[in-house]
Amino acid sequence: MRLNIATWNINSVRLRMPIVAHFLKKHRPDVLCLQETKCRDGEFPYKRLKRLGYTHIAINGQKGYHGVAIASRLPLDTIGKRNFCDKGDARHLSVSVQVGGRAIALHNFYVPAGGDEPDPQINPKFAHKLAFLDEMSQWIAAAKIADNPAIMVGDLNVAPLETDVWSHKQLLKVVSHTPIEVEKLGRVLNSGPWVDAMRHHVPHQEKLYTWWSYRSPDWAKADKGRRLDHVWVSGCLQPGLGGLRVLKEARGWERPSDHVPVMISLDV
DNA sequence: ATGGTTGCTTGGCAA
Repeated sequence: MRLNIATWNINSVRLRMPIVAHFLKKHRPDVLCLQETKCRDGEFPYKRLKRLGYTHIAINGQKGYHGVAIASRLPLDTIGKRNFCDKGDARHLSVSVQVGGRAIALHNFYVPAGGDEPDPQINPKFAHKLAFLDEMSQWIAAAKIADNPAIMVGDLNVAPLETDVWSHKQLLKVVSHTPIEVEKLGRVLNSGPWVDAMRHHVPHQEKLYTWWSYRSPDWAKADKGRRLDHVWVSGCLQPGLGGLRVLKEARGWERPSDHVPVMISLDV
């Protein structure tokens, strides 16, 4: 059985429901993980998603900020919503997906962006980001999450490789690509036998982006992107890794998110 | 060095 999973930072799910529907009709992933839904659970567009065939829905919403959700054509059971850093932010949601008589854990994350100043002493948002990444690695290791069939996706807000940004040198002091963040994300990757599924398909020498700023008048021409969105699978799922698609064209859709969908397929 | 855009809301903050 082949499982297709998509992850997309949607930057307001209500505003962007037309392009979410377009994406689902065209690509039909089995499961769609969303970040930055920016609405309360009661305001989430359940009905539209159910009509599109995504009848199994799990949400961790919040008014105006953050918010993660998982919409699926396959049965889901919610596992949890971890309250990272005791902040009460809706930044994590985990479910168990029933596929081919097997249960696979799926974790959906929205890591704090971290503000502009890459100094935790003077920027509390950056300190929060670093603490969040530390808690991720400690918790994932302690709970041995990657020792069982597991997938983690989301906007991790860190571009770890030199080829994950348009200019390694020019972004060394820009939040998302600073050495401390890259090191801490590396520790999360080492919190278990994880495989970076996107880089499993695309050589490290090759540029790969999932986000282009709104502040660029011609994002496609400038192409100053970053790979902020990630898909990792536990080692036991690696043999099943199939295709990868980063839907760059979605950045050019009407009223786009600044992130594009990332899709992977997996034989389970 | 700075400003550039967008969303949630209607005054700034967050990204």
